[in-house]
Amino acid sequence: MAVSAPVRVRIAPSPTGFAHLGTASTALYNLLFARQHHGKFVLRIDDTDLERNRPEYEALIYESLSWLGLDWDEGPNKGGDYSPYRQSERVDTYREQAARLIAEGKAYRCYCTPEELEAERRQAQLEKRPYRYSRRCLVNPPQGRTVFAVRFKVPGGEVTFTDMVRGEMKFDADLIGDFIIIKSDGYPTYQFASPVDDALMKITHVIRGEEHLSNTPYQLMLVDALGYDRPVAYAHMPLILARDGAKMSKRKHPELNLAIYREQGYLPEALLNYLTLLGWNPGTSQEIFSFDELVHAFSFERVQHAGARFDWEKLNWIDGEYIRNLGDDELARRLRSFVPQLDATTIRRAIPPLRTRMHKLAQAVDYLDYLWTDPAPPALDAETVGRVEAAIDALTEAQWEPEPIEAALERAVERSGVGKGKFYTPLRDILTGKKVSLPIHYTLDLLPKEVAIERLQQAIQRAA
RNA sequence: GGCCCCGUCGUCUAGUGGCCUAGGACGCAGCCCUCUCAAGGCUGAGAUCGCGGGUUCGAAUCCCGCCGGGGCUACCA
Repeated sequence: MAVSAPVRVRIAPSPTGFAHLGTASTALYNLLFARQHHGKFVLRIDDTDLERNRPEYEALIYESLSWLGLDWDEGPNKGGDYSPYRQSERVDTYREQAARLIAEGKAYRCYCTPEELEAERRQAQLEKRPYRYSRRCLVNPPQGRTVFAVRFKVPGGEVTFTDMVRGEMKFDADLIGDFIIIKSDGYPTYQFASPVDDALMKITHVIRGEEHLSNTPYQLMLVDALGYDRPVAYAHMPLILARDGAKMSKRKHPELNLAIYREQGYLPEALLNYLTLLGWNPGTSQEIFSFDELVHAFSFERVQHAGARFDWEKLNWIDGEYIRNLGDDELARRLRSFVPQLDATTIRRAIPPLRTRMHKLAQAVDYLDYLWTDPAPPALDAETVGRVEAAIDALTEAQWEPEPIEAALERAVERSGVGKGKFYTPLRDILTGKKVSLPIHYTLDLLPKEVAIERLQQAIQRAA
């Protein structure tokens, strides 16, 4: 029996903007597959676009993936047997490979200017014929020019490959024109660098977004021309669409930016859970999965073929489920950075009533900010003043814990002759300045006793 | 324009010829619980399976055409 090569997968994000959702999603599927097969997950930085690359964007990629717990085994900042992992540091390799192709007559220098190419394209459009590069520089290159790009001489024919989600794929390469593999600035195009690195880094399975499906024949022809082994298989994952079904854009769709999930207090494991469900389903009714469960359950056969729309509501529900399932200490720990004004004990005491009321951690602020800001005292009528006084009396005697506070308040409510609603609403208003709060006894308990009573008394004085 | 992928409740989806009077989840509505808001429990509305033709005793499921959406077609990745 043939021993198959160890599984090696990779993601290759470009540091040309904030880290985005698609990168997280692709990384997740790659990691799942790698763990499933006890393989390696490689992070390669695709920084061949000199114009748009920024080191800070690269840092953002590391940060976001780390936050999500999508850890890579090899990468620019981690090293590995196939270093370097930054394409900008591998340009010599690409140039050598391109030179080899030229020497073998499989690629050629192209001296056409962008304007000339644009003219060719327009002409083709005018004649309503599909555009393919004219091969002018192959047949009859212009003389006396020095600036050139390198074009791959597309052999044409039929290109077939296996896609783990879509099955056997077939493309007609006669429709593909000679494309550029080395830009005139000496840097490789994505179409070239990607398959070269995949081959050199011994990547066995290429798992990426569906936008790359049509790119696959380009890259396969290159792999063949270079004499490398093809990857065992590809998997093209459905795209994550915006709510309106369109492709997400940076301007219109904040959910594209991974940073906002951290800022708003979504749990990374919940986001991953949601992302997995977006385009895949286990075939059972299970919806909440630990990462290990995902590793066991995931399969490309059950991946959806159509793009899926991003839905905040479902994410919120899943995140709420995760929050509700967190232990007290763990929730308190994660809450800390969202309510830096509060000490650990207060946060800990707020957990029981707070837990079921959040679908993301940042919402803790809405419930707790009355603890560090004094609300404006509301206007009270005479009747209400009487009830607030009764509340103060009851509270002064009470032991400062939620249960005794509740009991004392309930006795006062009974004596007042009105319902809890009528009795508690003004208290809530005075204490928090809001219509919505944690249950009144918790609202009181979280405040130091003197402060709580002080706020109530001041409200009465203000009314007098 | 050409090539490729896709099309089931608002959304994510189950479904591979009869078990489908199309199931689940989120969301939505109502009720219960209840000091507010959640959480939780119960109930409900919601898809003639993009459209039109076939094939078949029988189609969401197979075939053809059309329409719609998306991707690629860059010296972006």
